[in-house]
Amino acid sequence: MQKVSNQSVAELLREIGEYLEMQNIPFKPRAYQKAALAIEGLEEEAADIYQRGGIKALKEIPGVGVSIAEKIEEFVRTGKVRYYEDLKKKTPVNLESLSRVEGLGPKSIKKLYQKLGVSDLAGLEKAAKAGKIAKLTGFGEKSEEKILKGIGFAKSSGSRFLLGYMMPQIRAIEAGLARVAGVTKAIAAGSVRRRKETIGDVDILVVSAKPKEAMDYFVSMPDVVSVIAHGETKSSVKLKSGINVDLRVVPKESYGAALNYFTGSKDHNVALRKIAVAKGWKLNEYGLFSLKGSRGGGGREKVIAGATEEELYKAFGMDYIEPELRENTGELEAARAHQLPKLVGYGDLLGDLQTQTDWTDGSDSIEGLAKAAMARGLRYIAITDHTKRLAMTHGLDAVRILKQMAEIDRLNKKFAGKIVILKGTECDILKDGTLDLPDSVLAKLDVVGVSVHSHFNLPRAEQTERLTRAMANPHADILFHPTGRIINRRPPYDVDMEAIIAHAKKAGTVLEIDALPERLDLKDEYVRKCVEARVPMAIDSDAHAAAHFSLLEWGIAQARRGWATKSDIINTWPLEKMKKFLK
DNA sequence: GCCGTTTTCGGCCCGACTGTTTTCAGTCG
Repeated sequence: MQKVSNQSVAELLREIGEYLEMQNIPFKPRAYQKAALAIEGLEEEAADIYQRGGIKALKEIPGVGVSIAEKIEEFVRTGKVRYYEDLKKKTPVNLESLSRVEGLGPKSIKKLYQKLGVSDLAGLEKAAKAGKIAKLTGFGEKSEEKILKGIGFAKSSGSRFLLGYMMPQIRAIEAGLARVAGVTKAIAAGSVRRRKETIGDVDILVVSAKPKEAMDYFVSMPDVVSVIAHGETKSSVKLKSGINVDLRVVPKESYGAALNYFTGSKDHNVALRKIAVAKGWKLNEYGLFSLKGSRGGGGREKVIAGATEEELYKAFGMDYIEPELRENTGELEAARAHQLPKLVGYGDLLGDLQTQTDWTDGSDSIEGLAKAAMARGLRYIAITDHTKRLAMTHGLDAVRILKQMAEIDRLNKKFAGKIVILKGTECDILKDGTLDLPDSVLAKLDVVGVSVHSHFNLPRAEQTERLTRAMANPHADILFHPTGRIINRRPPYDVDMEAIIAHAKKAGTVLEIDALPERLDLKDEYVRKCVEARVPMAIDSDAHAAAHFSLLEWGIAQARRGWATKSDIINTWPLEKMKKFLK
């Protein structure tokens, strides 16, 4: 039995949903999409849940009922789902790649297949370049142009994986290796350790007294689909998810140097090596060496450091540099001057200021979210459901949000002393920069988040003006996912972020770091600009289910990559201080 | 296909925008 990852289960359900949409079947597509979203956010592997408790346990997942649970069962047991295969036979196309093209939905994909035989990106590009698409009824010059543009974007961004969603698999590999006899250390280095938002591959280092056993375990892991290399110190495999993973066994005395070398970034390493050379030293993956006396092949190299990263940086007269900072953007100089920031820690959040419940498009109740937040050690959360403009989510209008506020009052009494639930909103910013709820309602809320979900294509000046107008609302506390990008799927809307940051400072509006792995919005470079401009930020999970609080980790990682400290992040502050700061 | 303060059947998925049309289909959030 091959173990299936949550990502592959989610992808399967999502594709089933899209196939059903091709056939104009109502409601079901949405049910499959919701289930896919829930599976993606799980901490535990769905395959493990099934092994542990069968269909019954799978049904506990919100959005998963008998029918979907049975399909997951079939997928886990056989690696295939009959229902899906039958759907795919009718329209045998590469849905995953085609639907990454912006503006292409299931209906268009079906039409392009039936009329032009398009089944993948290459075929789509050929048809578009030949001008065949524009001639189809329902399409035209502009759609063809848009498709070509979309192909370009899908191509340029499709090959990297989202860290937050890959990490459970990576950690499972680390844990598996750590259990192999002789292994004393197992850690993923590279962009994974630097917590980049996307990763191209995974580099894992192992210290072991029995390297062969670690290698043998590694190449026979259940997710491995092909073994690219299988040697004594290095092996390389491709996993079912499509990602390549390398494993290197390094000697104990070189562990620090190897970890440093394979963590990178390349720019950081090059700069560090240059400093070493200037001192008459040599730095490589085996250690930091003094070359004095060895010139001309005479004397021996003397080891200066190598077993730990701490001693390595210390040898350079530097403070330890956190992996998230290693991009050669000033961290080496700061480390030497002992002026590195004390980064916000992975356990520092006291609250979460963006969560959605089953009042709109979330899958858990307010109470369910509050309990999950408590279990995570959070002291406060804001409930920020969508507003009516986002009709698809059944967004709240003034009447329903007042009802919700009463419900929150009731729950706050129930949970007194344990957690505080703040009344909030993710209020839509309309085209002209006004908000989707009246000021009289906004005034009653503790946390007013505002965000853009429409008109992504406004010209830069107009979009910037729209956002600044929204932020200037006397009740607007936080600008949620400020640039609107979806990694690998949609570029940010065209907006002058320098101006937005400057305006945030002036208007006293907080900018959000949305922790969803596909958003991570603000990105690191803007986080750093906020830190420099002293514009406070909030790290929010954007949770749509109780399990999503675990995603906060990726928002914290992003903040750290942007050099943020606790004082930069308002939801590391105690509740009273945080509330006082909001408008 | 899921779910339950409208509760085991029947409601949910609405509205704006775009590009194609001249009244509408498809996409997106």
